[in-house]
Amino acid sequence: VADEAAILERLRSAGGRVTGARRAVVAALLAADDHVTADDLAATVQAADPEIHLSTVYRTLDALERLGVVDHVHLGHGRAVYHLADDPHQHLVCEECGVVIEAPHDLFAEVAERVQATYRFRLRPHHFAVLGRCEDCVRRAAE
Amino acid sequence: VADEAAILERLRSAGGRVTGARRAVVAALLAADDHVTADDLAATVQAADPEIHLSTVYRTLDALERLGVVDHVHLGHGRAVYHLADDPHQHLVCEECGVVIEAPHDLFAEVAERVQATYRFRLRPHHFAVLGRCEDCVRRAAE
DNA sequence: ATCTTTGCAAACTTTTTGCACCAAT
DNA sequence: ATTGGTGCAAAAAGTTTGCAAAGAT
Repeated sequence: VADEAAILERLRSAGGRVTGARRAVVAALLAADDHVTADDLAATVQAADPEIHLSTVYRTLDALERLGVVDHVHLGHGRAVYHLADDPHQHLVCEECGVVIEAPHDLFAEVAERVQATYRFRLRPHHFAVLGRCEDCVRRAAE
Repeated sequence: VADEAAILERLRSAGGRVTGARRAVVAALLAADDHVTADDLAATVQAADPEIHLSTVYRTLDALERLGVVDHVHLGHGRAVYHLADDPHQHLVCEECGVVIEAPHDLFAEVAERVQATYRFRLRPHHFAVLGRCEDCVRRAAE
């Protein structure tokens, strides 16, 4: 799904309209590395067209999310980041410095099974980042 | 630490003052079962004294947290819950219906070790709840 | 022509903060 | 007398929404 034309077509065939704003958001999303906030995307699209409003970015992301094209993950207090849905992965976020480490999506497969068996609860750890401390911050705190 | 007088004494010996508002918040905290929001606590204390302001509840919880008496956990979008620090545990929260399941604090010990070895990242999963779906909601979705 | 999307401003939710007044030690 | 706490109202931060105008099909 990592192709602008295909994504736009998908919007269209779901009864949606393909507008300049949506084109710009999709392009920005494909160009960006992972972990972009709605604000980041707005800044990118506004560099070309300052008329495009932040709320339009949110609404476009919302539409793309309903189509299964993107996912969003909450990294901690407040800020959420968006990424293409075709590459599921985990996010480890340092509570101290905010650095984001990507890990394979099956990192929690083992615990997930255990939790399923014990608590009859299906873990879906990808929608919220897993918090902790990176090595640097652990070391800094130890001094 | 699960004793009102002891907690108040701890506030005092840290140079703090013991006020009516603080007494009320501590009492409400001890009386409540787990998973109370600041709002819940405010409602409880305001039943006795409507003058006590929500911001005072927040500031009191903040003071207690700095003393290590309480912890707060983010259950999902926005809402945080407070509980006494002497009983650390994990929270499994259903994204669908919001139900909260408590699990032992060492539930993630195994993954934590693996993550530490592989990513040099120290997991601290207790400050944010782990999200997923409870059995009922999984079943309901499957229909 | 129709139905969707847009810009804007305003609402929203939860928590924090500046300030002048008040109270515990 | 100090220092710290309080009520209030207002500010945050991030996201959503109501509306009338503009646009895609």
